[in-house]
Amino acid sequence: MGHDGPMSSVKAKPARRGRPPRGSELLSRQRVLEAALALVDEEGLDAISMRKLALRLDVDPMSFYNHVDGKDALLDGIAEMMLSSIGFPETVGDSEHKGLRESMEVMARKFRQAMLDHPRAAPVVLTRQLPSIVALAPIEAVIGPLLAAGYPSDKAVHALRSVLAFLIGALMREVGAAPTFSASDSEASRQREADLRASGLPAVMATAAHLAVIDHETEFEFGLALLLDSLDNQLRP
Amino acid sequence: MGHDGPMSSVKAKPARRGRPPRGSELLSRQRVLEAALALVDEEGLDAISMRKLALRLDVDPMSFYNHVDGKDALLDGIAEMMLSSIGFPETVGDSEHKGLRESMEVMARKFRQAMLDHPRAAPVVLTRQLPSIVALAPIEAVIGPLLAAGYPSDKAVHALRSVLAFLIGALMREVGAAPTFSASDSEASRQREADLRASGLPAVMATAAHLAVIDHETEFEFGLALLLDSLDNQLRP
DNA sequence: CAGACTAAACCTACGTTGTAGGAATAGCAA
DNA sequence: TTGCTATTCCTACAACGTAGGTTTAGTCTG
Repeated sequence: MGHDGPMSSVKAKPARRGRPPRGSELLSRQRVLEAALALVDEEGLDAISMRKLALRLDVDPMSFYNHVDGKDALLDGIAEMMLSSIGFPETVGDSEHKGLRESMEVMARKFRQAMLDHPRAAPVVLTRQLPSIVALAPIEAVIGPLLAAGYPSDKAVHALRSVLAFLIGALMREVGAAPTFSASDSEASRQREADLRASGLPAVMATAAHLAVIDHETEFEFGLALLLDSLDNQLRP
Repeated sequence: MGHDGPMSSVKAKPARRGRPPRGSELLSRQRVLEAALALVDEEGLDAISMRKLALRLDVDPMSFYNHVDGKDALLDGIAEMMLSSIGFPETVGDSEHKGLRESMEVMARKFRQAMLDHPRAAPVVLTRQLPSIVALAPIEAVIGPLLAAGYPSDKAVHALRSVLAFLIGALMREVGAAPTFSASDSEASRQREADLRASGLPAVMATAAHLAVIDHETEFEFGLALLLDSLDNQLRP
């Protein structure tokens, strides 16, 4: 096998160049997106850069412009990936077995779980306006049950958007929150409670003990229940 | 006087240097933040940079590190500014005259209006986790009425956070949406409706006409009403 | 009123970033 | 063979945030 290898012991670039051999498949849209998501998971959204991604894949930074249109498109791709990982019910029939409430709860929880699987990447999904076809799956999964439950088209769309707004906001808060804030870190939350009590605002002081702690899961379920209660009630007025 | 000026006719830097004369007040935290907000309003969040801001203020990029801690702190400052521009009721007494519902509506609409006044800067407020004292004003404005209406502390905090989540999500969607999408642009929405009808998803197709258009104001009021209806109902079960 | 100190401006320079524009190399089509 | 195309790497650039230093004017202290 020639004489090229042995002395480059430390870090020399292999100087690989030109079209890769047959089935090597060094890069591909899939591989690039997966690596990017992994990088975001590990280092956070701010830390991601084309160059770091290149380093991780042992590839030139410019190489994945063959597979992705640029940094923004790469983020779009990540969002698409995460959304399509949710796995909504494909057949319409599914939603007829469960009631409106259960269908909505299932979809909301699946959505939440998908975001929590990649908390640092979640803002990409939650922030972006996605007109892509992928984004239609969750829409169908929500509107279907609403129509089946008897909602007229216009109200169903309003309801969809209200639930969507809640999901986006709740998850933005959850994934953005300092992990220390979430639970049981008694030192931090004790400090926070003290700050609240010193605020001088009466209602804040009265509820300081609860404001100082967040259990995201029960908050999520509480808000979701509020919305679903109203939706149920609207059906028989 | 002197001989420094006349030939630098085009773009020569004035080479102003050293501490500025007495009341010049070239820069100040206020001025910097206001200019930054104006810049964001005009060019968008992505386009903003310390250097462009410096250019606009005719100042060296490094100069406002005397007034602001860095780019991130500058964005924090913008968020703080926008929040404090809302003007929540200061006296507790106010909230006793109105009912729970009206108090919440007033606060929600004020919040929304503040975001719509600077749509391109709004994400800064909506995204950031703000432990600052400024952020307590809106919290007080919501929790006060809840307690007054008879909510126990824990439920009041849950309710607060549900409403907050909805506000954040709804406004993220609104300010992020393409302006063309919003209303009356019949060409774009007709195209969009056609796309939806071609999606193959039954519920999406059935509601395509409504999905193709958004009236953000009525969506906002609809979702808010859903939440408030539930909150009202919880008081007498 | 002199000397030291501080505040607020500017200047220089560094490392990083996204990506435009090519050059090289390997497979495929004619 | 002679091209053509796809995929990689290389070079280079303009723009970014900001660390570190310099300059000057006002302010404080003796």
